[in-house]
Amino acid sequence: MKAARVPAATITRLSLYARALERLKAEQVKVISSEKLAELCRVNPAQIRKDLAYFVEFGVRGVGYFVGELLFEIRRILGLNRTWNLAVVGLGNLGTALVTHENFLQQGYYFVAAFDVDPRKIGFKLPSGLAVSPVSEIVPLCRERKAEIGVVATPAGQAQAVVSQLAEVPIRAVLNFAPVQVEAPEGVLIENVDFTVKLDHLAYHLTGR
Amino acid sequence: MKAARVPAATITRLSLYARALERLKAEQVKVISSEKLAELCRVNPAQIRKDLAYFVEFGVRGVGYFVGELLFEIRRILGLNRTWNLAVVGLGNLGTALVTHENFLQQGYYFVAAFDVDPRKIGFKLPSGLAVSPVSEIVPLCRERKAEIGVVATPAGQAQAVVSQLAEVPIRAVLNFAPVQVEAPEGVLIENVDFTVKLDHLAYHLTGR
DNA sequence: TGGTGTGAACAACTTCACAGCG
DNA sequence: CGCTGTGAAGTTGTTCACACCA
Repeated sequence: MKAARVPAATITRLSLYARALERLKAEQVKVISSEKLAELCRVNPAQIRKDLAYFVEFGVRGVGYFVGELLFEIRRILGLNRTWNLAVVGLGNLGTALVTHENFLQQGYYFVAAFDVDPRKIGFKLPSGLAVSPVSEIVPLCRERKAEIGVVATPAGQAQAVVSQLAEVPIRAVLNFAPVQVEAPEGVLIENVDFTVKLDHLAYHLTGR
Repeated sequence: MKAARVPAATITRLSLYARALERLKAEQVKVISSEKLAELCRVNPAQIRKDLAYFVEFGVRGVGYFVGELLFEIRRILGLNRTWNLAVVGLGNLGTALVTHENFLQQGYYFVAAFDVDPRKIGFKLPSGLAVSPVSEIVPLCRERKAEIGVVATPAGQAQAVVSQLAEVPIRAVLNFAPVQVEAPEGVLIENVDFTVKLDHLAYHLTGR
């Protein structure tokens, strides 16, 4: 195959495959079949082959995929063969935890700016050494530091305004932790991380009859 | 309609509807049409009517839905007309932020137990007054305090073992923040909150041509 | 032989379009 | 008349099944 429109779900799974392949690589596994990888990622083997077929075509029939090669290729597809600059807005418990969260760094995501409305937090040095700036500085500072992805960890009421600010930078990708459906400005992709919704789902599961 | 199997996506949206309705109720709005609600939640109006039709049937033709009544009903469906006891495992930056996160409380989710492997953290009093216990205490303490939902915020390597422990309690619902696809023990529903995956999606978006 | 690549069948979910009711 | 409730159509994504190749 090749090209065609790629389902969002495929991209999500690609990310899971990459993660599994990293583990396999660390374990010195050289080759893996779609069946084995499917088991690790808890998906259907045909699904993996379909997903990969959108982009690559170097599985070896009768053998499988070369772990290193496949990992490299998936990371290239996702754009993980470089680093990305993040700007976080909102340094409450969650925002602060995110900046400090080492997984981001490991994966090549760097926080280059941090913003809050609370005057008492301005100037505060985060563990990484990054200082908190006022939200009024979002546009100039994000431009100066070349922030590419926004991370919104404000209360729900402020999220929309913050996203609009970020869009002005312009920042074209936002990870939103605020519990609202924010309107995405033209050309901006918003991914919501909404654990209240997930908790509700669990409550429903426990309640459901 | 009534009954039939309800799509998972419907439950997710129900949660969004509830959130929007809460805002509307606070604003004294009494009645809302599927079209208006759809706008707030950024979904299709027919979708809302379909979703609701799985459960209720009291929209008023030519008028819409009564906000208070609909909110009450959705909350009942999701199981939010009561409180839920949570147990968190892993009190790194993220786990600690979650326990302290006020949104949970507002929505009726209470942390009743907290666990970590790090001996230096055991006995530490969280801001809520909750003390950290060793993971070896998961089963007895969760039973004693009637924990119903597990929140896993450990490193990836420990998540599977923790989920198995929780399943033994038995806890039948888990919110997993660890970046792994954990195998769900029989009867346990796992919801993953995976922001690395979402970030990768954003990176892909920014890269894609 | 064994596992990929893929058309075709299938399943799930979404949107349309309109009858019917308040 | 306007908006709900819903069958039917449409769309999207998943799984099967097997030809094909190392």
